[in-house]
Amino acid sequence: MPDTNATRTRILDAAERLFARSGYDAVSIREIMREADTQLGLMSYYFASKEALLEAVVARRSSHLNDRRCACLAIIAGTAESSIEQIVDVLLAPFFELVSEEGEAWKSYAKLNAQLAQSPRWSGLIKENFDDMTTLLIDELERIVPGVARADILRAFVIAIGAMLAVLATSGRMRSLSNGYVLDEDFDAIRPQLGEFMSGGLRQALGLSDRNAR
Amino acid sequence: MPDTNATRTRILDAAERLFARSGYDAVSIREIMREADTQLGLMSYYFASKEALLEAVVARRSSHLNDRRCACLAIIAGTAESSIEQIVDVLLAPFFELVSEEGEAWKSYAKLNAQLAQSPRWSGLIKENFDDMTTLLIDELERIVPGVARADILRAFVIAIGAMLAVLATSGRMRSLSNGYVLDEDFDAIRPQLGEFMSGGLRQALGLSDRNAR
DNA sequence: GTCTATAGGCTGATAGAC
DNA sequence: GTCTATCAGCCTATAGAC
Repeated sequence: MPDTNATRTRILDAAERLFARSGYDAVSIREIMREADTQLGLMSYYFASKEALLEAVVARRSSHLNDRRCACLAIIAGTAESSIEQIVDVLLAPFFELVSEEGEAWKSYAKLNAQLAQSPRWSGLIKENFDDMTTLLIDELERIVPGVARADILRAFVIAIGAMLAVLATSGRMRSLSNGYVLDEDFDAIRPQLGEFMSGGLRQALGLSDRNAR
Repeated sequence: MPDTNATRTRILDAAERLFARSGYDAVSIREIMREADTQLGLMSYYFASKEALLEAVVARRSSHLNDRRCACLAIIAGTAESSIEQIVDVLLAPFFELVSEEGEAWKSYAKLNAQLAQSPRWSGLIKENFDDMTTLLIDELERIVPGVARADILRAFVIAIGAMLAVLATSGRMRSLSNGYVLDEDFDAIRPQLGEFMSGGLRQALGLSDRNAR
């Protein structure tokens, strides 16, 4: 039973929301505590520092997401039915389910991770929380695409993750380019295209020109 | 003859380098002026504010890059030889040429843009500098992929740009996942995979399953 | 666990000498 | 154009009352 403490949870929620919206450096502890409706000093009581607060925000949800993804992977891993589409879906399905179930919080969490994953400054934090899961997926991809160099598989998969994170970042670029008609936050419309894009991109980057190739 | 003033240019170079490395908010004007080997007060003399300095950094190179991309697009636009691969190459070729010609500065510039393009906070700045060029590319893509809804083309293309920007961000994720063997900065190795990924992703996201389809 | 007060330092921006 | 000095405000983090 994590986070039985209501104040601590409110601080984590507020930090997640504000870090996602404006970025780690642009948000002050004061703003976070105001959003959490608490006193400034309580940040140090629950978390040692602003950076430790960020780490707690990321860690809070990563294990749950990784558990769901591992469960998805376990169904296909090592079987003859495994495919590029299904490996992509191990990344996408659990996340989009959580967005439908619990809504805005997971959107903020994803948006924050998209920012952190882009900068070498936080690569240690991202590594700790996601590299185990990602390595399992790359292993499975390597299994079903024999004969392709590990380095090429790794590069292609990191590009695929980058495409996913670019969507989760909801930058406003779609809105801008469409004069307001296409919304970056409309995950229901974007998700199928993202899945197709990641699968098609991986297949071609790995030199599997036939759509029906595993 | 832009930037005949040496000090102004040094400030722009320093800001570009530091903003790219650490992010806009994490860099102080003092650090930039120290890196530029000048005095603090000169920032206000040449640029009105820190934000205006950022805008100047982006604008300095965007017109040159857009000119090169427009020249590439002009060769194929409206012709029967136009293809998804070539449209992707309009994005990639000019940039990677500039990296080979002038090296680190364009890498920093790209890394900075990758950060700015991810946040709604800077969507106005990105729009001003890149939306005209991007719209031309989407128009050409729409021409060679008839029957696909504009909104779907736009979404797919923004995802493709996201994949490109994720590479240009050089997050360190490849290095981390490979225990140091695959380097995010090794553009020579990544570029062909990125091109294949973007083309294959676009083709599948747009529902063109046949590789030889235009 | 909660709240107030404050330390010590850095921030963006400006005024004015040269 | 360059440089120094400085303002007013905000920052993270902590100490200590309750």
